[in-house]
Amino acid sequence: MKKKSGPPIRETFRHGDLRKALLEAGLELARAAGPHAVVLREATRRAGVAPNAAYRHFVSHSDLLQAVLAAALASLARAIETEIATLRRGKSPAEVARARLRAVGTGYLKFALKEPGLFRTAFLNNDPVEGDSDPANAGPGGLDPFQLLGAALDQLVETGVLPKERRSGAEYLAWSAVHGLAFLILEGPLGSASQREIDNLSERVLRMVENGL
Amino acid sequence: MKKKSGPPIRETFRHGDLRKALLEAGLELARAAGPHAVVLREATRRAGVAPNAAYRHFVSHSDLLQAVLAAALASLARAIETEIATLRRGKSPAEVARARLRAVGTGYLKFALKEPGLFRTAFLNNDPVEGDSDPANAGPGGLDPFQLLGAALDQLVETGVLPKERRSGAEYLAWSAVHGLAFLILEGPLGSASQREIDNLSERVLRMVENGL
DNA sequence: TGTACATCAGTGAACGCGCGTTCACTGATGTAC
DNA sequence: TGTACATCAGTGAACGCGCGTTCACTGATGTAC
Repeated sequence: MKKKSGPPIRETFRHGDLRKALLEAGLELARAAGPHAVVLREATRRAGVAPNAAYRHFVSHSDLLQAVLAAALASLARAIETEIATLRRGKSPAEVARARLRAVGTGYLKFALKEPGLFRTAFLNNDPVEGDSDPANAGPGGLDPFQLLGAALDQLVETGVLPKERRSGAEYLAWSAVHGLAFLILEGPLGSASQREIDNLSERVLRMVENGL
Repeated sequence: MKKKSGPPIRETFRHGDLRKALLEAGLELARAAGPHAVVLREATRRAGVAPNAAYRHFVSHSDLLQAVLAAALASLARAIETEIATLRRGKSPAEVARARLRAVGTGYLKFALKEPGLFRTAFLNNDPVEGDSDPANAGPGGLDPFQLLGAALDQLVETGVLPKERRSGAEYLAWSAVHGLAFLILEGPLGSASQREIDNLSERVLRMVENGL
């Protein structure tokens, strides 16, 4: 795979890992300007390759886009896992469970604010998330964002914080509130809100979820 | 403006009201397939006119799109007003105020489900909604959707249901939850949910807002 | 009431653009002997 | 260890497409006299 020869523009005739390079270029494009910016020709340009070379690795433009989307979802899952990992231990199980649900929400919101392009890309999908659990959408822990939320809710039930009969569909209540806030900030009227205002509203939305579930 | 002459393709050389025709064609396109489908050339085609004729009435494609967006927002405002208008009277002022907030949410969700293309178009905007109050965004009552929500919340404060100190920013909490649910249904994992499930979740989201505010 | 004229809404043709995709190809690579 | 060869990742050129936009124009209209 390596060559000792020197400075010709590319080390080998073959690219090495063009699929990965195209995927990463696609992710950069999505990161910078959202899903509509994921342009096949631009990805090949960034990879230093002819446009049609992409067809050795992706069936079509939309195939590339789906791969970028899955990577964006996995990236969101990673952000949530990171937030969960910062939690301190030692409290009561119920408190731990509460804190965990909160961390899922916080991680979600932080990711939306920090990576708006990827965030938008992750939710291009019209597919049901319910049972599919494509590992490409998962973070290092093996769960996708939806499953991370579900696990946090399960823990709330186990520790007696959330009555069993309210568990069903609770994902969607929590997700609605948090996603809605992310939307209002990214695309809506809260676009020009200050960080303080955003923090304040995030706090209140998370509290609303806790109280309202 | 009228001619008595018969069957030549167009009655007059001039169109009559091309601006309106283009706007309505744009709305149809948005209704059918969302904001990205609002294509200037297609709008002129539907109006039976050469592509460049549009430039007598709109500065550019994005000027047309903005006009469509404003009309979509006004349409949403109208849907909310309609929902408010169905409310019965005779209850206590506090109950009326509660019912009104609920009607804002219900109208919002109904519109999102019934007119997904227009709904998506209405929220293309990155502009702050805060103080602008463009009358083009308003319904027949003269209020845009954001103002309708604000008025409902004000009434909750006046009737003593919502403590004054929680009024500030309450728009965003309510809006987050309801918009998030609309999103999950339109673009997310709830796309394949049944009407019953949707009604059930809508009910629970609205209750979460009431309890959580 | 009739005529001359300025206006300006819509025409017809063309532009450059970047896109996704297809075609026949080439030549570095890894493998079989 | 050396040579012949099949593979297949990437090349170079080209396609058709629909888009937004610009240009010089034309002729129905409403207005001034």
